Amino acid sequence: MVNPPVAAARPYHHGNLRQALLQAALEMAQELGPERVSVREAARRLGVSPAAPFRHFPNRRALMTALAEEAAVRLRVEVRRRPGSQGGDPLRRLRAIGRGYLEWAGRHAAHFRIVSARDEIDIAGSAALRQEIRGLRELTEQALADAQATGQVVASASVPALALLARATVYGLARMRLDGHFAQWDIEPDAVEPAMAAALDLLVDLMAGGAPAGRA
Amino acid sequence: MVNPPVAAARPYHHGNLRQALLQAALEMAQELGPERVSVREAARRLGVSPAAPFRHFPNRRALMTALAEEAAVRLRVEVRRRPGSQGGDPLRRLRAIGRGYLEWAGRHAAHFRIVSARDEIDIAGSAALRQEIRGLRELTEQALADAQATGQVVASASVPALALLARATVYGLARMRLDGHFAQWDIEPDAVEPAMAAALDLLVDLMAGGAPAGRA
DNA sequence: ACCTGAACACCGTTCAAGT
DNA sequence: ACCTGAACACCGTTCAAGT
Repeated sequence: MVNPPVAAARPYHHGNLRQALLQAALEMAQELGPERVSVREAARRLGVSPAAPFRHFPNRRALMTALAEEAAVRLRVEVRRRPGSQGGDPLRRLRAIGRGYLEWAGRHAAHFRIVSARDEIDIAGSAALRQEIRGLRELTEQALADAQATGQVVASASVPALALLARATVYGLARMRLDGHFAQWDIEPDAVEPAMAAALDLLVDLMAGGAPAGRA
Repeated sequence: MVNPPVAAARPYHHGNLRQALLQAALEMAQELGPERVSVREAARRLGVSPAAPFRHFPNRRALMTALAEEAAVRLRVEVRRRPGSQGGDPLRRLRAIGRGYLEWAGRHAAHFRIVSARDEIDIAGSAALRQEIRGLRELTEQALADAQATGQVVASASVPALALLARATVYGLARMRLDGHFAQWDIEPDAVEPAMAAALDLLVDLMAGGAPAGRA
């Protein structure tokens, strides 16, 4: 007579449709790319009517933006978790942040594509998303400020200017891979990750004053 | 009895439908963004049947790729035309190439979005497109090689490594603007162009060995 | 050689109605 | 509170048939 003790017995029909939709959308993004995620198809996969998703998201864009917010949180967590990113030698911290970003973007290509798919999501309308972008920026600026204080980075440029350059480089590398540009750079698939890491190291070396700085 | 002397009298119905489709698609991309370009709507605007475009392009993606090829040619022409990009002081050449790229991307946002919309186009399948990307790369590498030869750029890194870093930076800056990231950098709209130029100058300065190099 | 008309299998979104 | 069923106005693409 009692209900079965296990909560969340029935999968979707009711239950957490919102979360199930996010997961189905992520799976479709992984299979077909974010631009091919279809609300109708997600509903179909979950066995609900085509109209059901619109009880949880006002439109397709809102669904994709929610997915991007999840992805951004994971990216930040991944970067923060990376050894060396939280303290210690500022140059090492700088490299750790950049590599953490690049590796995450490579390992979770679907998530990264969603986060940076401005056509599919609503960055301006998502406080959470703006917050994540800003968080990474602050982490970078702190490392640069510390590095300038210890004389490890040239003082001829301001911290915001250096941070913007670093951000553009990392974002540019990640997007080049995403957008399939590396084939035009005579870089074999296996050599892409090392080439990106080398470009990042080169930037840090240049910021440190030219010659290769000691790497931890 | 003779045909009217002016060629291309009738606008589209027959005539150059292919070219007309490209133009209509570009206009739609400017109005709504590349992802909202619709083959059907383009046909409608030109007064032809929904099936007509498929005589000229095998599918929507091929239309968008053809548009991207046009855009890439214009980008290269613009960069080559830029004063200082063709010879003379190598560092000045480097800056001219980068600025030419960034300014074109800003001034022709729709075209740039199409060129870099990997979801919409087929880079791998377009020799023309790959060719344009490569052309800009070679221009950059030549400038860097010359700069190393005259001792204006540090010798501690290889030309391809330096070129990749430069490319990632410029592409990253252009995409950050496109993807609406600058709002998270506390940069007012009016200050975006100068900030991008400053980031580029900073990179060149760092490549030149740290201190601000003399700028022509 | 180029285009039309009609069709097919999809979309996102709305809305009255059901539980 | 959450979901269904049916509808609306769209898509890209195919294909026989027309000129």
